[in-house]
Amino acid sequence: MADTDLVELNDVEKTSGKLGKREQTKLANRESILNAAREVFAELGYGETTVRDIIRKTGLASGTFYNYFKSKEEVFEALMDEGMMRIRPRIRAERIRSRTFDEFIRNAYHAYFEYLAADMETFHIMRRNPNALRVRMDTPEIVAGFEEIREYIEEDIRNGILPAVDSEFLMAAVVGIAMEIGDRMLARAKPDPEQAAAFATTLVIQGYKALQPK
Amino acid sequence: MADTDLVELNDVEKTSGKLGKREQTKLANRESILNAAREVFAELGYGETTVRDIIRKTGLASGTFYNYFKSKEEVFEALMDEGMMRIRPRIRAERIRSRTFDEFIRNAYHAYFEYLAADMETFHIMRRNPNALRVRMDTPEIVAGFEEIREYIEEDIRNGILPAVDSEFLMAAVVGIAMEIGDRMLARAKPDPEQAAAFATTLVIQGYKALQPK
Amino acid sequence: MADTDLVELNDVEKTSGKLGKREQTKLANRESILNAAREVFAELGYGETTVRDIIRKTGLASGTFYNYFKSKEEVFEALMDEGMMRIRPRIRAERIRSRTFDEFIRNAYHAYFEYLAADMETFHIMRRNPNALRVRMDTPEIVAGFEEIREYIEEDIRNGILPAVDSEFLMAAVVGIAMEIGDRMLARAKPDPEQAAAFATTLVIQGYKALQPK
Amino acid sequence: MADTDLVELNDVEKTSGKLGKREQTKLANRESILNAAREVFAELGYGETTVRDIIRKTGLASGTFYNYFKSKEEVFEALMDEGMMRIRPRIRAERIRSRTFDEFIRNAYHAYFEYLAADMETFHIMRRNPNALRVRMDTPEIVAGFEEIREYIEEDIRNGILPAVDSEFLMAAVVGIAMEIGDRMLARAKPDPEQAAAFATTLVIQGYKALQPK
DNA sequence: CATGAATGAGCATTCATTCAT
DNA sequence: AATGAATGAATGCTCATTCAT
Repeated sequence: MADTDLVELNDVEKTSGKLGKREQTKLANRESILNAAREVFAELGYGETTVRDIIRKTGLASGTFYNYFKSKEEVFEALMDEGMMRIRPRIRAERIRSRTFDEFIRNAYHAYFEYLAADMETFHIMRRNPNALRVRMDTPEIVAGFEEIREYIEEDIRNGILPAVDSEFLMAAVVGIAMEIGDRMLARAKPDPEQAAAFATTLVIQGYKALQPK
Repeated sequence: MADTDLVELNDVEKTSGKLGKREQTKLANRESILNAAREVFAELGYGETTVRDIIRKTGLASGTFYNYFKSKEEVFEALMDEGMMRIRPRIRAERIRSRTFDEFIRNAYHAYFEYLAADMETFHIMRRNPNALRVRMDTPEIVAGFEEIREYIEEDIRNGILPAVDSEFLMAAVVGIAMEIGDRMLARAKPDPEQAAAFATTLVIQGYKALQPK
Repeated sequence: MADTDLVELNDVEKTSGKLGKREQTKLANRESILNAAREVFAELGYGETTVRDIIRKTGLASGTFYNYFKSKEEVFEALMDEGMMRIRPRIRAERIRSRTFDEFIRNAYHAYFEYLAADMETFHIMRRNPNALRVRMDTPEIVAGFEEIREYIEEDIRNGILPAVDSEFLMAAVVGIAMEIGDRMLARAKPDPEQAAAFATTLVIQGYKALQPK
Repeated sequence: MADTDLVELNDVEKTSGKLGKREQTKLANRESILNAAREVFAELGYGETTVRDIIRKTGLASGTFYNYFKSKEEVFEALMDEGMMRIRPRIRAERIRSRTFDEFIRNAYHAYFEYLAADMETFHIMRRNPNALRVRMDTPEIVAGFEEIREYIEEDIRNGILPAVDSEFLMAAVVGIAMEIGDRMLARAKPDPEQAAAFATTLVIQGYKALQPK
């Protein structure tokens, strides 16, 4: 069992800003389910994973699962959103503090590959499951994450910083490079986010400059 | 005399190159299962697909499936191999007739995106299913296809045509770009392989030139 | 206060020796499956019986079967063991209170045929199913039951009470007589254990005395 | 494959008493199926055996089976009858040439155990399959075989050679001893029919003499 | 709220049997 | 008569989900 460090916390202080026993347990259980799900999805892929696999790993009762999520699909989406919600703000921050597109690409790739190395599992799932139903994978959060990058590109095009290239394709290339290189990086004995970021950055920065306007 | 019974007639036909009715049906059924599988996998993803979904689509009896494939996995692999076996010779051919790396990249992307547009389904599956278990997806044929590209890169590095870059990462980038841009292209109302190939080619060709030797 | 919820009530009951409703149902279901299995095995034989036959007879849902037994084989063995576990202690008791081998044979046959008449079904199965795979039938409990008889024989040989006959064959004869006569007895309108026991006893007691030492 | 020495015999001579090619093949196939069935039943038991198992072993096509037998049950019965048809005449012969009941028992056990050692498989099946459905096992031939022994007993009772014992129980004992001792004999490294027969004979002969008239 | 047994729909697979060749 | 692919009913079993406790 993965996480049995749930429940059994301490006494109540409903007046303070702290959480009561009940609330704490609830959060702990929810987190426990998400952690178990992350591991199982990463191991088996979305389609092959069963709710049973997940609850078995939590040590909770089967019925308890349904107090937190309606279905396997719902946990999966929660997981995807969670991952994206962690990386998006970083990329957005990089966007803000970068003065050129080149700088943004460089900083964003750095942020991404470093995050990837630190939180491998979630991103493995994202990579390997784009599958099943892309539709489902297209969690609002995820679509938004991709679209955000595209918007940055279009913004820079409008500002004359980038040539008027096909922004969707450029975003696709940026993302595709991130994904495949990310996979290979994670497969290596000693993942080196720095190297991966440098590689991807160079490729994109040098590449886009020669692109023909649409 | 006429004691040459039907089975022997079939033998005769076999030597003459023609197929008996039985053999024809068998081939047709096999093809039918593969086609159904292609569609269902594309629609539901590998993990969500059931053998029943596949046979339901063929109209054959459930037992018949097992005369042709031992399991869902086996059909899937047959499909993957088939797809890869169609694209690989084209890419190899491009490699042979190309005199520079740049030319090879350009020609290979052309071949790939054109093929993609013509045989969308199989490649959709390849894109969306790398998932489940990457391991399973790693059909010998597929691994070989990727490795072949990597070998071309290393060959050119040895010949001084390319700087001594990380060949695995470059291959990953080439493949990642192909995949993501391919996906976006297929999602468009009027897929334009020519445009996709031009875009990807420019990106890679301009990009790799600036890469630092390892 | 009344926060002692129902589950804890069950715990309380457990310590008091009583069973909660849940536990009662579980026991009842298990018994129900065993009873159904006993009947079906008796009617169809092991090989011909399907798990579905068994659950159909219980009225439970198909999945419920698997909450109690992993397979048909497992119920079968539970049944065999149960039967043997009922008869063995009786035979052992007879052994203890008998002062001669003759007395033991007489008492044991009495106990056996009486038990047989009272619990026909299980022993019918034992008779008719030894078949299928004798191996499987060779539940530890059953092998032990037979071996126990053989050991009594060898003990008496060592003590000079019996001639040094082939103990395995004598055990086989004792068992074979019990089985076949038992079958015939059960097939009669009014099974008469007393008569069967007298018949078998006479045969064995008179017979073994003339056996040649090995 | 067990028996592929079928077919491909020689030319026709329908005029002679010999069998034509067709007839020979037919007999060979029938025999081949029976042999395969004997082996499979002996290995798996009746219930667990499938028609597929049998035909797989013959090397014939699945459809061919049905030219010879309507079902698994039919082959099984053919096999049982065959076995009984081989042993019955021997026992009947012994009956005829024996002048006393004792002599008959002795000779019959000899014949039986010797036959058993020589044709182990069929009798193993008979022993282990009494199971499935005793009804089905009660092939006319088999019932008749048992009844024949019983009739001999009753005849001797009528002639005052035997006390007026329960003839069914005595037959059951005779048969039970034969079966269980037969099993144990076959399980030994070097089956010794002579020893088994001597053992069984002594037991029965000495035993029945003390039986009380009904 | 947590629990975990009950449920029955659904799945993969095997089987006996048929029938076109 | 032999063949072996097609058939679909039947089997063992798993799963998501519910609900009494």
